[in-house]
Amino acid sequence: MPKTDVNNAPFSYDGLDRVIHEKARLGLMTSLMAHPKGLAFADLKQLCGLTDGNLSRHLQVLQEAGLVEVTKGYEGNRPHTTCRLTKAGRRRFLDYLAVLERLVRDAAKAAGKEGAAPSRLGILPA
Amino acid sequence: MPKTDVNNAPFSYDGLDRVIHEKARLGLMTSLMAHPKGLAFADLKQLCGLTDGNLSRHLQVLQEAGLVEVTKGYEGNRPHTTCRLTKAGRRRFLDYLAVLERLVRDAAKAAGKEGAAPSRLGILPA
DNA sequence: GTCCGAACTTTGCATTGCAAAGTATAGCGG
DNA sequence: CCGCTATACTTTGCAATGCAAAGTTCGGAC
Repeated sequence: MPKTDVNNAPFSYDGLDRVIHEKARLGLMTSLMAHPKGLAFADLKQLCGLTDGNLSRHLQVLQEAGLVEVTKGYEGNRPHTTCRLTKAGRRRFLDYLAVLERLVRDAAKAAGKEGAAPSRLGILPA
Repeated sequence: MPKTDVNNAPFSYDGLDRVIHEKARLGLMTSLMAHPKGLAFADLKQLCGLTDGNLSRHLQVLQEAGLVEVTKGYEGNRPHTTCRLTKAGRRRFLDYLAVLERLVRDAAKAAGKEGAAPSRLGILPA
């Protein structure tokens, strides 16, 4: 059990996995979620607007955490790296998203509470 | 303009403000959003499940970024620190949330795309 | 007057994100 | 054949930062 009881700390959001909760990695996970067949290094770089170095590093982190599977092979004769979400990666990302969604909902509710701009956020529409 | 054109990098999410995008600080911002009248140091500590040291540090960061207003005073004769969101803080948090919401929506859509668990996430219900 | 606890702040360390430089190979111009 | 640029990554170095442990200050309780 977490050191700080969740009942007493409703805003601790300790389900926010450190490995996933990172700007760049969030983009990567989302990209990979949208492309379950896998994506090439260059594609990810483009999609997430990352430099080669950063992408390499973040992929390494995700791989070591077992969230993505990185396959280094050759396309013709040039190196070609492909990445896919692992089963665990997908599951953990969904867990993460559930927490994130709760956060957005909490904040949106709080934002709505006090007059002013009632629905700056499109969430919770219906 | 950002170095990487957003058109070419749909998953860069570069609207995710570094100062806000941090587990602990996210909790703080959400707490403060829910309590526009302000919260005491001890309250925040409890709500977010933070240690004294971490709370102090994060509040300092948020204050220096102009997102929260920290008022150090005395309640009776003991020190008493109160925190409120600034106008800019509220605005920037809402901006942040909008991006976050887009991310959750992107990911949820991607998750739904390929059979399996169709609505693990409660978002996009209707 | 000393012990304890509340309410913070400061310090130190170990992690980590990021960018610049490095490696390797393919393809092309001359 | 010999550079030269481009592609496809990896490695390195540094500066920032989150976190916990220790420090500080002050107010009662005893």
